[in-house]
Amino acid sequence: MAKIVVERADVIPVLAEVFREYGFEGASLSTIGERTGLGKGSLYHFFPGGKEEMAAAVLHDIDHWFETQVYRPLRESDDPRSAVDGMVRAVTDYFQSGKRICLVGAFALDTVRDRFATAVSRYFAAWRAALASALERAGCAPDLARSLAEETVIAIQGALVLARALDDTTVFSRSIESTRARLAAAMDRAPPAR
Amino acid sequence: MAKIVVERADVIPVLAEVFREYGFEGASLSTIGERTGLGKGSLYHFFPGGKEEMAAAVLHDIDHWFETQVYRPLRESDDPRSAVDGMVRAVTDYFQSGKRICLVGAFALDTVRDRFATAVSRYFAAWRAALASALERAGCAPDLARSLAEETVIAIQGALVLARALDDTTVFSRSIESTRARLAAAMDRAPPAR
DNA sequence: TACAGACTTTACCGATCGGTACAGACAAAA
DNA sequence: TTTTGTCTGTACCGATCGGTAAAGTCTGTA
Repeated sequence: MAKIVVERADVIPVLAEVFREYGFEGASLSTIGERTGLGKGSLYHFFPGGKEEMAAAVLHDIDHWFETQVYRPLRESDDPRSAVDGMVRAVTDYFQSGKRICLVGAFALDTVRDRFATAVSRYFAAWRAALASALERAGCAPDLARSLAEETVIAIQGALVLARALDDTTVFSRSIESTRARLAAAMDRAPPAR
Repeated sequence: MAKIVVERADVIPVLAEVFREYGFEGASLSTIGERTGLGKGSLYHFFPGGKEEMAAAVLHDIDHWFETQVYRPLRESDDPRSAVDGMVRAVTDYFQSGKRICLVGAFALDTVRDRFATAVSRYFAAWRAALASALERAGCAPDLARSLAEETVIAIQGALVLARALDDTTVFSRSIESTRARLAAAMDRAPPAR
């Protein structure tokens, strides 16, 4: 096994940024080559399936990040209230208060949704389910927990769209804060014990 | 003046659908040609500026539709409460309960946002302002009206993303209904007279 | 009937697309 | 030193991209 200077894993975050900037179709192999510093030979060595495999790897990477940093804490934390707070912090940080796009959301509105339908669907379904789980464990009724979770994910995605459309990060900040307050209030209203 | 069988105006809705389906970059001239039934020559006769002019025309058309069907009633109706209801109905119908994408929102998440920045920004800013105006005339305090309006636009855009990601129109229906209820409740709570 | 202008058809352009093939560079193992 | 397998640079492929040019068709007007 040769010592590898640039690993496949190192390339994925760069690919993610390129896809975020240009979209799937818009991210040409030459652009990808420039940004990663890798020629076509190397790229096809790491990703024999071409762009499709690159995008799949990026989606898997994103899914993994959210799973460990957001979903799992929401589902398993002993303190669901602080897990919700943690989600708000993680998401604000991840999306850089709206400067950064949600690649999965962008894919959902694009033609490529069909090609990556399961990954896209899985991402949002897992998010919604994990948040609902935390809210329920914090004392919310199951129905309320479900609808609050769905509306929260909707608000985050919508805020990303609007923040970018208006080129105004304060839109995202306001939205995430009012969402946070709304979740906190719902948990305050809920029976304290589990 | 020659009798025109196919007018420029007839082409624009078709262009809108093509852009919605394939995105700006993804909508090739050959696809556009097939769907409109027009050859390149005709397309460039109607839109000398090429794809860019086509997209601009589509955006202008969308803007005009929302201006007359949504924004103006919200701003000028004598009965702001029913104007808000009208908006909910118009939007649900326009987006076909989430089956149809918001082209402007999709553009906002795409590279083309830079090219059509003013049109994209204008669309959302006008929507937010018109809704805030209606809410304020319905008795809401200016600050509340503004934040409610912003959160409503965010919810609609987010619901479109999520509905398409999960391929589930009930997501949109639930979201628009809870948004409608929220707006109605806020106006109920407000002082009745203007 | 003849002309004019609106519209279409067709051929073509250079550029770039995603992808392939393959020879060579390089380092670890023998 | 030789071998082996990983990684890379480069040349190349056919297809398609957006866009241009110009000849040809149609139609209303005079």
